[in-house]
Amino acid sequence: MDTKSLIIEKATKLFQQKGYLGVGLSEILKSCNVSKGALYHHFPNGKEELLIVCLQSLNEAITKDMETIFQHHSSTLMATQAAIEKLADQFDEEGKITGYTFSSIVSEMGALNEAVRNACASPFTRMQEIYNNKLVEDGFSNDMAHSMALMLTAAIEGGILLCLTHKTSNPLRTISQVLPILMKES
Amino acid sequence: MDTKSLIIEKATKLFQQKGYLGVGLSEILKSCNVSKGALYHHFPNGKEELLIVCLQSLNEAITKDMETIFQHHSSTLMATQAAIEKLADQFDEEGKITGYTFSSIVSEMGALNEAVRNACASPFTRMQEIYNNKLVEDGFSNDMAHSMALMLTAAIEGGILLCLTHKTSNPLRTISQVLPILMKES
DNA sequence: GTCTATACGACGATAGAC
DNA sequence: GTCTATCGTCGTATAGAC
Repeated sequence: MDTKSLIIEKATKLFQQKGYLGVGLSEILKSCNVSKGALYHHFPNGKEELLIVCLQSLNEAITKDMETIFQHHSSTLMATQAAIEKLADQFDEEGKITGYTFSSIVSEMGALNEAVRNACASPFTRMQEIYNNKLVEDGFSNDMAHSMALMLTAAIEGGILLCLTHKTSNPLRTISQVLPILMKES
Repeated sequence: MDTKSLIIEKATKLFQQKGYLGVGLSEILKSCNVSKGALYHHFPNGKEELLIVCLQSLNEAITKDMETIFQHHSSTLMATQAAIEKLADQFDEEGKITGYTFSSIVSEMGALNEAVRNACASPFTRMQEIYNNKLVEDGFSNDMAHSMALMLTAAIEGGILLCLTHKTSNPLRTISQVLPILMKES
């Protein structure tokens, strides 16, 4: 793999785990065995440019993964539960969550700028679209699908936060169990 | 007001808005018109001790506020919707959310330590208890109440995240509209 | 109890050799 | 394209005067 891709890959995971401000360039570089010179060659605008590229890369990876999951399950409910289970399992095994989440970055946003905010917004929007389309397939009205897609996005992000806080995957698993109520035909 | 309380008050809001790492001691001090000497007199263990005290203070403030709201509304649904509306209104007026949330701090947690994690966990737990008790009053089973209390906590924290990302209070308001489905008698 | 001055390290970023 | 060496700034924390 080329140096640039390696930096993006390692930096993305570190940003997700520790947040933008929580990771120093030196830590990223060390994890790649690369020097500052190389990093600034590929990302002339430094750390912020790297972050934005990482968010875009994350955007594509998540979209791809979610689309695959949603193609292989017949309903939104089952697909969402599969996605949540994947997150919860990862948390149990690795003690961290790197899939489907930018929370650590977004929540620092008050200290960051507009370009970063936009880079965070787009993956959230795409996830919601995936939920939305599947919910319409399920037979929900457009309005209803829109509202529920947002609710799902919020609940999962919030659930991740609770998992991190309480150091257990239970919150995500409980949310998964509650979903049938939300998606029951009204 | 005494110096110590002033520091706690100002620091709490700054931590909520910009995250722990996003706020420097100098910024806190400047907003209080106080000097480093004073801060280290009241908080000998520095920034981390200050953060933990802020989290505890936030814990009490939020619990008090939520309990009041929940006493003045007849059902969990109405109380929760009132609480969400309060958050959304604040966001429209001030462009920031300082109530009921520690997300900015929690999400940096990968870069922080155990003492901080515990200080974050307790307010989440207390909020869930408030939901839980009211849901049992509403007639839900203990199991159901527990699950739904967690879902509410997660959805609201996630909703706040989405509001910050998209710079609009719509996500929280949409979640509020969806709640009746969740709380419908089954 | 509050102040100023300062120590010391980590940070992001740059310069120039190879 | 990658390296090392270095700069300037800002971070937290401390020392000592008042």
